[in-house]
Amino acid sequence: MATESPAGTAANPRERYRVQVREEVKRHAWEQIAANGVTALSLNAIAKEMGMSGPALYRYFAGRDELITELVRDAYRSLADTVRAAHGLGVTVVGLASVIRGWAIADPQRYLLIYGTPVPGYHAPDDITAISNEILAVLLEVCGGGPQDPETPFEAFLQMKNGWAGALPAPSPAVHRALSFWTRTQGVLSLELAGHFTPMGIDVELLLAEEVADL
Amino acid sequence: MATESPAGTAANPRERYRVQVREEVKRHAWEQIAANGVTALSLNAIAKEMGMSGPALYRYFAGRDELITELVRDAYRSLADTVRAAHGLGVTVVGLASVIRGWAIADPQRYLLIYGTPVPGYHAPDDITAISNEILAVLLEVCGGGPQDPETPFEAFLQMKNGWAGALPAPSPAVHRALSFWTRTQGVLSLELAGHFTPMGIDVELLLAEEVADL
DNA sequence: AACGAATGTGAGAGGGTCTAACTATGGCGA
DNA sequence: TCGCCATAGTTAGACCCTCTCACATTCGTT
Repeated sequence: MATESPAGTAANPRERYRVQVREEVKRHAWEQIAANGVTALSLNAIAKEMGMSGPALYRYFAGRDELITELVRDAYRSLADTVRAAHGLGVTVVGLASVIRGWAIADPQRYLLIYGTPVPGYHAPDDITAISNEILAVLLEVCGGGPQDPETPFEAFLQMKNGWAGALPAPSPAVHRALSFWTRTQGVLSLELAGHFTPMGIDVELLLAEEVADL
Repeated sequence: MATESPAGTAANPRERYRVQVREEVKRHAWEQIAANGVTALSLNAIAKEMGMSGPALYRYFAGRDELITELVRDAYRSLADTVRAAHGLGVTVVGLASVIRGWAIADPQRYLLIYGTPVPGYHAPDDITAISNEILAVLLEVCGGGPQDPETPFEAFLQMKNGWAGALPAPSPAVHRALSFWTRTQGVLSLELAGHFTPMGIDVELLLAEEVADL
């Protein structure tokens, strides 16, 4: 534990090797997760796959939890980038929902690592919640426009608590639409990825599209 | 492994003791799950809490997975009963959503055991999917009434695949409403229970009510 | 060339699942 | 009432896991 490089890439060949190994560890970790879920993630197994013996990995990650936190961070980062890119291309709400679904389906366990069952005590570090807010901000932009004043009890509630901690800086109807977009997308995806639609053979893309179309 | 009692309670005092122990194991299991999530569930720890040593529990459950399956079954059963009871009291969609939310909040990990992150390979036994369908059936009744003919592309899709395996026996608009109800409720709840709303301090009850109000 | 930090090692503590062989207990039929 | 034997419980142990510690090695830097 020494010269943590300040920001970008490091000059130190030591440090360079370090990030390379960390990256390879994460690759193996994602493979394990994709195959068998987070619970099956094993530092030991990764070490053996990489040809080193057990405790060596603890030079690179303080423990299993830190590795997982890192993976969560990367997953959020990936989703935020995906969402932002789609927004940059001027996509509609329906299009955005489809993009998010595509991202989720590409690696269900990656999605579930973020939005699946959380460990009761766990609190994500601040920089991760920041990425989450970044995603919400894009949603707010996509759902922007429309009326300024609250039109439903929930929007009145949002208006009322405006200025409080955690309040989103946007007109309450837009916030409402963004939240609805988010919850509806999550609802469809979490059920689809958990396989609850499989026996009914539903066209999930179509269902999702209609769920968010009128937002 | 002998006289599996045919249906109801058993006369065998042996068998009676057996179900009593199984029940106590499950109580401890739920406590552990509520406290630390499924991953922390440990047969060993339960055995020690019950004053017996490790492998004794394997007389009662073939393994950790069978215990979990049993817990999943009980959770589904509990939710199905709750939903059916609410329906029996003639509740509206908004009321039903509230009841489901109450059930989920009462024990978040119980909800997440059903609708949270699934293990990739896992397939629930048939009797469990049957309970799931039971819940869906109540939803279909609550969402019944209204038009008979499809009014959207998704409803046309549902109509088209009517008669196929897994098709719900109801007019497509009702099926659509039931599915929307289900996905929207899931969306709000999965985000709430994962703590994604906490930093914003949202009135989730109100949000959920408005999400399902127009179904 | 040699110092010293970073890296990798094996041993081992402590936890988990689960199997196998052995002992003790208590319900049931004779 | 007595004894059989299925059932319940035990310990030992194989094999995972996470993670710590003391030690050996490597390699960039001075």
